[in-house]
Amino acid sequence: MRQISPYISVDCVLFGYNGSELEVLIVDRTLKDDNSDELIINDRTLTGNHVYEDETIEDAAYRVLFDLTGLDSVFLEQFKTFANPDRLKRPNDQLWLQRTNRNPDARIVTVGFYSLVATDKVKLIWKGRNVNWVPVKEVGELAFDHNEILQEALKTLRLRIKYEPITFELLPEKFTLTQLQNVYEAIWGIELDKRNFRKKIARMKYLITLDEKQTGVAHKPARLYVFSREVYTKTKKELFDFTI
Amino acid sequence: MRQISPYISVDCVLFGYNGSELEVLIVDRTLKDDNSDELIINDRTLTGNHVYEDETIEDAAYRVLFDLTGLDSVFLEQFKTFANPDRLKRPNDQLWLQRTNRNPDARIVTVGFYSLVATDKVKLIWKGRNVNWVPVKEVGELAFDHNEILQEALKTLRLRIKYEPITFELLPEKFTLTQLQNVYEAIWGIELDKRNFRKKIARMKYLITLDEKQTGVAHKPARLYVFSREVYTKTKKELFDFTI
DNA sequence: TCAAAAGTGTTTCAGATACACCCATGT
DNA sequence: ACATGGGTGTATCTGAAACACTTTTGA
Repeated sequence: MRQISPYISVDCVLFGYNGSELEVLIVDRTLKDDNSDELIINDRTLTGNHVYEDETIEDAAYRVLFDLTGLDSVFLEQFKTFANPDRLKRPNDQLWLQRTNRNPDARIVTVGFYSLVATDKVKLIWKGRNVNWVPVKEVGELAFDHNEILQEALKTLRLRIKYEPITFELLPEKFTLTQLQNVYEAIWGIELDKRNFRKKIARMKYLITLDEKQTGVAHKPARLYVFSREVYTKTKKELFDFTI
Repeated sequence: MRQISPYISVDCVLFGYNGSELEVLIVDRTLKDDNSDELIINDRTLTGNHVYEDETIEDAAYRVLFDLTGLDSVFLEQFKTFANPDRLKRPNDQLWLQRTNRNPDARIVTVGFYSLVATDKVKLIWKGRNVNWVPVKEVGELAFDHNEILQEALKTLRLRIKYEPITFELLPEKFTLTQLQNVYEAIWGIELDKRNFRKKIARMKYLITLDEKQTGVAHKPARLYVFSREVYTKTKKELFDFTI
């Protein structure tokens, strides 16, 4: 029996893209009163879990994602660690810890990871809990310190896509340039000029044009593209270009 | 008596700048054999410490730095967490943990912070251990996983100075443009063109030109500048400019 | 034939790059 | 007087921004 670390957890901010908005995976947290069957907790959290004593935190995060999505090669990156001694001290959180057989007084350090998947790749099941994609803009109050974790993940994502071609992770394997542009727009919450966007994209050698086109759309079908990690790895500059 | 968390530590990568090279603070780790007085451990580490149970990790990192430097308002930023189950399992590290009354089998998660100070501001004392500034290029093998921690800190620093005016933290309050340029060069390990550097700097409103000049130098004395955090905060763009 | 998104080129402006000489000071 | 680093301007190129029309498909 693998030993669980009572002090270390990971939380995964799983971002998805549904074709128009940036979404995040949110799970419902409900608890019924033993006698009355009344809901005494009914709120929402990100996904996370404790880490096994002999497991790296990266593996733990992959495990959470695999349990959740069945996917085993998603993009995953650590972004920040949350360890405030009060982070689990709100009444509902204390109650939840008690009822799930954990020590509510323990100080749990959680390492935040964020992940990117195409929303439609994911079938949602997680430990019998109700799991939903929620547009980032519509996420209300979350349990624990999960609103803070989400905001930090978003901040990291917004910065990271400036340097690294990871936006593809939010799209199907074959995608159109408009879809790609929409991903940037959804993450940054701004609009980009189509022609300028395409000029910039044209410089990225790792975006491979396919001989295929969209089908079944009621307008001129768009060309499809794929991301070539191989070309990217070969051509990427040493870390980034140095200009102050 | 404050309770120490046996599972959470912070490690601080304290960067300094000596006028020509980027340096990092390194402490000697020595252990004598009880009988023979022979050194059985004689290697080097970064600075770090355990966290108190009621203390935030940021406060713990500030505490480490304060103990080390007497400075209480240094730049400090969390950059990554290291939690590999094997990270403290090398023989010297196991021995060290035993001799310093810690459980060598415990899994210790360490949160990495990096800090920036002007080297000459710091008087070096730390728990009776020998502390030295070492040029980053000349740091040899370190104990624990500290080489990895240092490399990650450096990577973060190299990226961060592209977005945020934190290079000033490595200089005296009043500095010359050449010193500032040298800081960028030292961190990135490249050379920059003097005239182009100054043109770029001229656009940064938060760099205030003083009416003072260098004294005691055997050449045309340079003008002195200060960084104005106030102007920076007022004029900085929302997070960063959005271009893909 | 209409609605919808795809796809495309030019002009203007800002910033990046490359490059060489005179100036003020201490010794 | 000389050695040392300070300080400055211009020309060229590359990328960013602004902007409108034709094309292809399904309904």
